[in-house]
Amino acid sequence: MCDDRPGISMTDTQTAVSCGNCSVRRLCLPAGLCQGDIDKLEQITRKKKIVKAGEPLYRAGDAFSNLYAIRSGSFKSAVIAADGDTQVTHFALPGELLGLDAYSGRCHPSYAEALEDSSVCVLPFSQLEGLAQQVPALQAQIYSIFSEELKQENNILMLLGKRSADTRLAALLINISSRYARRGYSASRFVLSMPRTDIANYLGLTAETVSRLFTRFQKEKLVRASGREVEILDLVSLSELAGTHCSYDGDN
Amino acid sequence: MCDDRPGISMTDTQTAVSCGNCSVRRLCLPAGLCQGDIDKLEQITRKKKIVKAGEPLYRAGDAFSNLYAIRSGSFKSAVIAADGDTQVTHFALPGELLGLDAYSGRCHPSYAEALEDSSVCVLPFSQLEGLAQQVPALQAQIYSIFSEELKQENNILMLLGKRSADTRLAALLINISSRYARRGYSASRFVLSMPRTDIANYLGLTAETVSRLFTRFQKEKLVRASGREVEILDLVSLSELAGTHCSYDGDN
DNA sequence: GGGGAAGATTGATTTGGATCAAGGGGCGGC
DNA sequence: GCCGCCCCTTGATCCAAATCAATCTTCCCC
Repeated sequence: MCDDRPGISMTDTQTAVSCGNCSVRRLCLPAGLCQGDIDKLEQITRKKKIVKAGEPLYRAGDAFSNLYAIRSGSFKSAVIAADGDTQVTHFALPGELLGLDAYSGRCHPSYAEALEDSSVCVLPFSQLEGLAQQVPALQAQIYSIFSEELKQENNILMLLGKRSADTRLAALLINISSRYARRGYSASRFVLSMPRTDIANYLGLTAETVSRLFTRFQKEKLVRASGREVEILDLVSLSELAGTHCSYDGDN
Repeated sequence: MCDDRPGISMTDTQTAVSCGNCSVRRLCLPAGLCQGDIDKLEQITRKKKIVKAGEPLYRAGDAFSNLYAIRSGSFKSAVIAADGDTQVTHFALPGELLGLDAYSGRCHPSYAEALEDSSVCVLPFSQLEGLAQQVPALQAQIYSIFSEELKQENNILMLLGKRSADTRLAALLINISSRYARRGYSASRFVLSMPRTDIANYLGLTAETVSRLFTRFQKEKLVRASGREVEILDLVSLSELAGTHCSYDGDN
């Protein structure tokens, strides 16, 4: 029952203290590693950090020393322009890594903020780098995560550059749905952990437009939405609208 | 004199056959490597490839086995949606790497096409991977390139999500100008190797809008443009318009 | 449990850039 | 050297989403 509510932490801080029994190990760095390698990885991922809803994990300009693997909760990351304007670039779920864009330049070019009470593993990058040098499978996994991230970004560019407002929102809903599904949650019912303004910002729209789209999608019986709770009623039509076959959703 | 025309190949196929004396080594994989390591890198980058203007370097769906380092010329890369719609995601100049988004999935999710007659180094990724395992500095350089790429993409997201048409074009001009400057060419006069339609597609606009903006920028004495030749007349105002202080241009 | 603030919805109006349409110019191929 | 195609430019009109404005709702804090 509680498993149907992905907006709520799926593991508390007491459980899953090691990679070996972490509930998101299939989606995180350990994916594809043998037990022996996972044990080594575990040596450097001992430190955990709790971040309360609305608090920053890191800020733009902070020195880069760690990557962060999300254990529970969710985050948004965003870049800030010289004029203070902000663009949400990413919503991150358990098993995903934050801070990859900070390696070159040794300082975080974006910030990350918890959307709900969350917990992360702290990965000191210098140690991770050293370990990857000895463990080719980990190396490959790091490349894979970087590469996957680039692929995703390209699909978001398509969304922002070419797609209408309704297609953008449909694509986001399908994307989040499939990411929750991968984590063992319901693909059809979930709680969006971010406010409408963040969704709008991410999609290059305004909160008003997003709100109107939710209303319209409900009239068209595509979804049922009550505040941040969402139920997808017609996955086929919504996917069609999103143009999801090889685009945004990808193989998530 | 010829140096002022970066749209034209800066090295022909006969010269610069090794990383050690390649004119873009400061911008490419060898950056930060000692001579011994560059020699090792050279062993696996022997193969060159010529790509004529308009021809593909690789297509979406092609199996991934190589990265490509641009020696001369330029490329666009783009993703194609299920409905055939295309989004240009990147313009690539000498010293830059193509194909990074193909590692995960082992197949190219985007395609790359030469904008002018171009030449690339073929980097078999399995060999590069093996070498990086032995050479930490190369490893670091690969991370750095991935990370830099992610950072750039975030800035383009800001452009497409939040910026007006004139700001987008100004940002692109400033960005290309600074990239040419890094390569030793004039920052104020250059030849755009891509047609207006590609610029428009990349910026999430139409060719008509881009054309009108060039006209307006000329009236406002920001640039002088004749077809694909561009001269930046007022870098300060253009940068202001682009909002370039920590955003798109970054530290390029 | 009540007050307040932030977030969400809905409506009216405006507008930036798309779309539709019609030339004009440069360059590669023959 | 000329033809034809592609690319670019310019103009007129339209429309999707922004903006402006006014509630309504939720839930957090006291």
